[in-house]
Amino acid sequence: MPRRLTRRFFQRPTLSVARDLLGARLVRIERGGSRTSGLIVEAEAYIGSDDLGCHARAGRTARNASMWGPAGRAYVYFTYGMHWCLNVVTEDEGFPAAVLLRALLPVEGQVAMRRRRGPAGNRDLTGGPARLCQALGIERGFDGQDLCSPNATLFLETGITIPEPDVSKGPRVGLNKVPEPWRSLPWRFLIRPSALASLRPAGGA
DNA sequence: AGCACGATTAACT
DNA sequence: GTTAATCGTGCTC
Repeated sequence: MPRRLTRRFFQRPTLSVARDLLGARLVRIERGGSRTSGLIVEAEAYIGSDDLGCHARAGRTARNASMWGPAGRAYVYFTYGMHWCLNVVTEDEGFPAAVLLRALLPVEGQVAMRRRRGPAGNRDLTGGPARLCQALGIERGFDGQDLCSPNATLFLETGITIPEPDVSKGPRVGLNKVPEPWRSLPWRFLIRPSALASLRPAGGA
């Protein structure tokens, strides 16, 4: 039986949270109660204002304020004039850190995902931080929401356990203008493609 | 008030 | 491989 991930899960070192989120399930419950969900297969850690790849590098602003909040909240930001991306806030309140969810394996609600993704969804439904947000209908209203609240409509559940050999790590994506060492730190976590290929989600579609 | 840019994506050569 | 799309945000004037 799946369990909700608790605030205690998120209030830990961000690298541990990012790694442990692999295989967990992101769930959105819509009005009417239908579920849309997917297993997390890729995530990245952004840790503190010293991390020059992190939005918190320039200090607290209206946009990134959620990163300073308590663990287990959503940090949803808008970028490139059209895309939304979802993070889960980590560590202690007052320290800006979060995990960016970069890709899901669809499990439930694929019809709703396709409807929201449109024609391009046939190529890739939930692979990419903005694609997964579009598929689940996540945008500005979710910023700051508590994902650990009992009545949350967006939350995380236990899914499958990914053994260490099936976890691959590498530099975070899209930080081309970020100086070293932050640009190359291995703070991106993914389920190895070979392991992913054998995953047929047991959770029903 | 104006401006450069972005933790991206889709479409194209 | 390249590049346009598109606009909120944070910074400068």
